[in-house]
Amino acid sequence: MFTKQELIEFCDNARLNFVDHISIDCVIFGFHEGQLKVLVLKMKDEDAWYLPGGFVLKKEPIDTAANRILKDRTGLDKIFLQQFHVFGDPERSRPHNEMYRDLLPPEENWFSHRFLTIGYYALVDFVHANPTPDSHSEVCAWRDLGDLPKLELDHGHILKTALDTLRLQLNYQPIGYNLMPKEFTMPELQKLYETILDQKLDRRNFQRRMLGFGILNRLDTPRKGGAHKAPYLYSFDLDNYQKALNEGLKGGW
Amino acid sequence: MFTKQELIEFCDNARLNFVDHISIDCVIFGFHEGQLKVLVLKMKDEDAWYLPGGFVLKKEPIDTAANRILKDRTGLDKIFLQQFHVFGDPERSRPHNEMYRDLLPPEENWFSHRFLTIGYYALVDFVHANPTPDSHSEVCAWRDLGDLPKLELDHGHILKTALDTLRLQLNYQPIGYNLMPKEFTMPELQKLYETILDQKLDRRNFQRRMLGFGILNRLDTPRKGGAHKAPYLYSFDLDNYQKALNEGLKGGW
DNA sequence: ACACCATGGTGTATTTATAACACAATACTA
DNA sequence: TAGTATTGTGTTATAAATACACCATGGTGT
Repeated sequence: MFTKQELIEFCDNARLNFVDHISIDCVIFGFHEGQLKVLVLKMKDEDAWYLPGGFVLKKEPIDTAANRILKDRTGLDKIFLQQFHVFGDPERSRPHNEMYRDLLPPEENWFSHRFLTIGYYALVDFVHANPTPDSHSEVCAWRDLGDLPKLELDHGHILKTALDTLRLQLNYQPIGYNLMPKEFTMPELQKLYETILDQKLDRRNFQRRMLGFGILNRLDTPRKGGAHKAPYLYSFDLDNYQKALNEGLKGGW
Repeated sequence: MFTKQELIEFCDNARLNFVDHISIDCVIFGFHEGQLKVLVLKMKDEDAWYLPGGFVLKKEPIDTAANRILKDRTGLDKIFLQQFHVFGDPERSRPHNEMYRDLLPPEENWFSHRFLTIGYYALVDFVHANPTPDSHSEVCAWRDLGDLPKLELDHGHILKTALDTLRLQLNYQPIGYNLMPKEFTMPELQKLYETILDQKLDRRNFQRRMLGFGILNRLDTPRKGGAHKAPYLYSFDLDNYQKALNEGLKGGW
């Protein structure tokens, strides 16, 4: 919560630097120990959880703004990041709009403005991400998809829409490059797909299909150390991966 | 072009009623005589063509705003209309931003503001649409996709993105209900698909596949009058069509 | 009246993709 | 050294997509 003085400073700063009425919210997916994770923030002194978000600088392209937010929250750059929907219900942020209504008149009160938010989703490398709270938050943390806190505003809806979009994209886009470590085994990659789709897949058919896309390189050295048979390691063939991103994986008609 | 007085009135009105920094542009597709058409507007006294667009009222959901714009330009309501992308480059509307810079200071000049535009695309019934110019325009007309005027700003890019999206959607969504007349023949429907995809399709495979979706009803009376063999008429089965819209047509995995 | 032709309806092999299932190889454990 | 969980590599059955051939109809030109 802001004091009046803090609120005034925040609003002055926001009015000066940001495009009014527009915000960005990011659904940042990571993958670790067989679990799909999402980055969420907890407000200071409140039991209120949010998706990472922010505003667009006056001369900043929106994709750049989304990247900036992603980098601020994770330290990561040059990541798969994709706009997926604009949420523009006038009531979507009513609790925020009314939050400080007694402290400042609506004109000067950034919070009382209507905001449309552009939803972006990102797929990032869990291990290299360094979750960092923003100035309003005291916690920035990964949470399992199945163990999410209730999210404020329409952020639950935004998350669900992102997940639906991700599942759809899976059908005609390669994913995984940003979610997996550089080298990984086929079963590990399969686990990612199973987790995103929330569905078991057949080992052998998965492998055949995946290799059929031609975006994987099998490495010479199998993974050692673990119990059981040593699995082969794979890495993504970046050229073909990029090509598949642009051209799609199969497509009907 | 506005006179100074007109500009002031326009800006006062806009500031009062619309959400600043947000616009909507619609790519309205129609289909007639085997041609995919797009609705475009020509500015008064200028050889400048645009997509139909507008702004969002302060308390209006964005989908409602898009529908309002669609209705104003075509008279049609309850139409397939879908948000597909936000265009948020700060330079995207520079020519507009600079247009009236000598008449009004930037603060008061709506045109000098940066606008992000939300792209919507619609599929409408060509025959029942009644193209109607807005107050800045003198022409509102259908143009063949292959015979488009050069569009101002980034509207060419918006159109292309809409078309790409439409082609992609074709793979997992039924289309045609809003683009075809109530009753149509299979070859006519095929022509629609061929036009959108810009690609010949096999008659027999198209028919099998289409019927396989279970969204068509074959009517009892074949079309008469034309030369050659009388083709059957079909109509969409609205229940199944709606279901297919919600659930998708096939989907991988 | 008749062959002709453009168009529409229907059917059938061929190929390809998806799905279902079985067995051998490995590396640790007991 | 047998047991077990895991990985690798098939093979077969089914369904879908593709390619192609033939007949039917209603007009045209002679």
